[in-house]
Amino acid sequence: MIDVDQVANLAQVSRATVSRAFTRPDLVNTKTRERVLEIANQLGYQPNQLASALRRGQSQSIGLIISDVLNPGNAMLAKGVQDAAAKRDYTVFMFNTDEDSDKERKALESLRSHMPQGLIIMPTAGAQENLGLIGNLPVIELDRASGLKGAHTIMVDNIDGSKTAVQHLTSLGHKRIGMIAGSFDISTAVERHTGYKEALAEAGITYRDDLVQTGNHREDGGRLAAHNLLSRPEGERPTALFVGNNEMTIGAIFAARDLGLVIPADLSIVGFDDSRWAKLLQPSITVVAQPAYELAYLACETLLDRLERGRTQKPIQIRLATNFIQRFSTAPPPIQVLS
Amino acid sequence: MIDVDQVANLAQVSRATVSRAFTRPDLVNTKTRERVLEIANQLGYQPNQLASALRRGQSQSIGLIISDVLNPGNAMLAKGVQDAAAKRDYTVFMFNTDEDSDKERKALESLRSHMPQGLIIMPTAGAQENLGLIGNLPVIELDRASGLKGAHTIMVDNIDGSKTAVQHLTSLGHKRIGMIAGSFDISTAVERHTGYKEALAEAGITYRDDLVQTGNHREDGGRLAAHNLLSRPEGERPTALFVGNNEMTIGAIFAARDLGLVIPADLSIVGFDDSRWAKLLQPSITVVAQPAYELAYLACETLLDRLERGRTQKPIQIRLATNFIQRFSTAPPPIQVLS
DNA sequence: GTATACTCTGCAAACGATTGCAATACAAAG
DNA sequence: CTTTGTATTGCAATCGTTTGCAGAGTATAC
Repeated sequence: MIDVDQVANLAQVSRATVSRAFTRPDLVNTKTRERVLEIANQLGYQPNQLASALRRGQSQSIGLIISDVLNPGNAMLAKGVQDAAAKRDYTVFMFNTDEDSDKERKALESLRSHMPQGLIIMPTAGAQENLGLIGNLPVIELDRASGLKGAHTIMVDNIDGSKTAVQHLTSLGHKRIGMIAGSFDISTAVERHTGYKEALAEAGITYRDDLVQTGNHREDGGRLAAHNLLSRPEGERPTALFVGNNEMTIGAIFAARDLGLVIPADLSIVGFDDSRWAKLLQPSITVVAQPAYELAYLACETLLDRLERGRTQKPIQIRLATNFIQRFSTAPPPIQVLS
Repeated sequence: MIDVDQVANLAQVSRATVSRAFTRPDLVNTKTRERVLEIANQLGYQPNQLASALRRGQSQSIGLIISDVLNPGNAMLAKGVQDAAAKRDYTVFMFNTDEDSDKERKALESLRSHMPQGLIIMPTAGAQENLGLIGNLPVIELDRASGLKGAHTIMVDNIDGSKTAVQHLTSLGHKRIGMIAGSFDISTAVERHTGYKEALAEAGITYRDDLVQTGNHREDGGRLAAHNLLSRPEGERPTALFVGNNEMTIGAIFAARDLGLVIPADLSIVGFDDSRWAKLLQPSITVVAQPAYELAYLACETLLDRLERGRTQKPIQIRLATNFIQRFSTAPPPIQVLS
């Protein structure tokens, strides 16, 4: 690989001048600068980021830790961060935790040694501890909160989103509305559950613990939870289901099919997170959509601003609104034979 | 951040010894080594990858360039590569090209300055040129071939996969089988088209150019192409469609719905690439599934082996078999009223 | 002509690790 | 006692940049 000295020699200047031609162009005479850049270009010279980062203490890279790229919502987050980073010439180190705290810790260790300038993380349940590892690196928590005091967070308004979803169900006349929630050590799961409770309260429906199941955020968890709720006798079975994330919604749909329930005639379903299949299914699924790309893009921009313009005083805490999309998986509850 | 010298001081040894305790443990006395590691651990010392990489000329990282993480197939590739890399303590720099040669070039430039030790790439149409930029970095082409002579490639057997798919259709009795192919400057598109032609030939069906449309690999392209093929009069319209990738398959399904065609009664569809929604749709879609995760995992392992065990002589060229999954989107052609 | 300011450039010391070479200590062999 | 070998450690150069400081050159003001 070709280095500063080679350019310097050919351009008949010192390597300092070459370096400055790139990093502080205003400090070098126009003619010299042009000559240097011309030659650098001919030679295909590009400053070595490693050396540069080492010397300046800035690596021009950030870390991104998400749960699982295979989840389309997460993939969207990844894309948003990457696009925002690329636009400002930052590189992204991406890691997946699969919701496993251990993997998260390893990712953080691995990341640390690469000296990123900041971190965007979708924290696992164990993040409070793990985040201690990385010292005082600027961090933005994306999509959920680890619970660390003073953390910077960029999330959606989960409570409001859930509330809207459940209000939609109550306004259709549903009384027995089940919820499949995520694990309660994740902030979003708690918030979405709160929204659910609030909407019920507003509609004058008594909250029933037995209509809430927690799942593992994956398809199998959703399916199992839905089976539990839906296999009750007809008069006891929920007539609507609010599901806390996209993967579990798939599980719930499979469960409904297993039990021969027709959506939306026998069962209404609202999911959290929009996705490809939600639009494509027949009936298409009513969902609370999250502006995932915008969320991630914004998170990255915010982080980079903070890096470049200096630390902010107060913690940044942004909430973006969700978007309720009504499709065809919801309808009034089936007419009940009075018992 | 804490460095070698601090550890060295506390451990009463030179920094060389500390370094060796980590990198060449056999060269340092057991007692000293233990003391050093103990202290390093207490201090939370971790060698600075940047400095280490600069000195040794090995960054312990690789590049990954894919088309678009939002495509679940690509996300799977990303996961496979990342998992394999993580297992061997390599870090991955990931970039998306969105099939845009310019973005690919930028990604390569950006990557180059980070001195990765190798690259796994899903090449765009302009890759032949772009790859010139990165000198003689070990590269593995994933999923498709750029066409560079002597390149290392790890792909699926597209011809065979397509052939099986189309044979399935011919054996059901279809005679007018349309294909929505990808852009022919991408190797996979060409190969899948070849498989299609071969299967037709074997079945004694004359290949007709007008039954083949090329799309842009995205949903809208697939929809448009399918519209063109399906809006012909009934006796002229293909009774089956073979679609070259997952996104375009979605488009084709929408087009069929637009035109009021019932799958599989009026139209059989086989797609390339399995996906969430293919399983979930009713009817579920018959597909040629690719072992994307395995493909990517293997690519990464192969690359790392090559890095560690030295360059190989011959180009590596691996083909993995596809997996034909018959579901419910295919059936015999509708009975035609003779004209 | 001298003082002052300003522009441009180069020297050389960092950044934090790794590693060839040499030095030391000690044991074994002659 | 000398020689040879082995195990362990330290010195100092090195990777490719960046940057504080100082020097050289030129212009402007007095």
